Amino acid sequence: MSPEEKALMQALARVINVVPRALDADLRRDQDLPLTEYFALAYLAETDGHRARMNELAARLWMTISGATRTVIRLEQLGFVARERSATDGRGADVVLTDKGLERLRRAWPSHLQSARRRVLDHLDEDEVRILTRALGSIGSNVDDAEVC
Amino acid sequence: MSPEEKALMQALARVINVVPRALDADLRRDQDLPLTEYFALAYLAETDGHRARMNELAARLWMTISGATRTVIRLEQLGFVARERSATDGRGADVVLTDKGLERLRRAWPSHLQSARRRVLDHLDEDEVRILTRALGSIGSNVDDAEVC
DNA sequence: GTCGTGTACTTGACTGGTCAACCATATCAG
DNA sequence: CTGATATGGTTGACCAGTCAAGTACACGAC
Repeated sequence: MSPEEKALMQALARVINVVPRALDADLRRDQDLPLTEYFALAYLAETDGHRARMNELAARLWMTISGATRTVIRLEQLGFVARERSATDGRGADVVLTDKGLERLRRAWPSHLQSARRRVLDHLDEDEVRILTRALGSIGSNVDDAEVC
Repeated sequence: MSPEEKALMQALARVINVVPRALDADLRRDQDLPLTEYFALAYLAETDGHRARMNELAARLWMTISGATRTVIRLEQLGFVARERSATDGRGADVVLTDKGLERLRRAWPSHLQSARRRVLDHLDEDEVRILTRALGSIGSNVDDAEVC
């Protein structure tokens, strides 16, 4: 492995370790909300009817279905989501964002946005954003799907 | 947040979730060695005298000292490292790579190298490596140190 | 010297996830 | 229709880490 490649792997390792912790720590400190739960709420808020199946949610969170179950249980206990039996498939469950959950997300959103700027986006110019997106996208895509999840 | 920025954050999130799992899964499958333990051995192999203090090792693994303690205990049970009381500071412990540990690392190394190529480096050309290294480096550096660790 | 404070590490309790076994329902072959 | 198999989700057992309290030693003030 060339020195350049080694430097890249180290920089990548640092980002992989440091960025998610920083984003999570920011959000917990400012909003008392773990990043995983924030992402779950954020995903539901984007969907039609503010509702999703467990497997979609799990995929979106890069988690196993059982991990998603645990997360949803926590959110349910907080009153931020409700679970309903799927109307179209009796085995499945729909997770539905409650008003309280939406409210919670609205309150947390500016804080996460600021955190993302400070921790990531502010360090990059426009060209870098473009190139990084492409490069990270191609790394991410050739790894994913059935092999990892 | 602009669409470009949002796309970047998503690409980054994917890489952050997917790359370390893929590298870990590869190494466990091929070598039956968790990535964390591999990194610990690899770091020790680079040091003078194949020896480091717990706090150095913890920092290198982006872990708390207590996390490092657990890792070292596992490696010790496998016979890959030994712990000695530090000669210069009676509170501290030196972690020393054993011959068996070095051997284990040598056997695992080609496998990890191949995995890193396949999962990351192969997807990037020379320019991208350069730009990514710089960009990830600046993201990583402005986040680190005392605030997260 | 010894006392107080600081530092290096370990340990018990906990957290947030995984994996594998399981239950309930769906779907398909006959 | 019925039985066999596949799928969606939950659950118990576990795992790899964190955090906070504790232990042992170091070091500076006196």
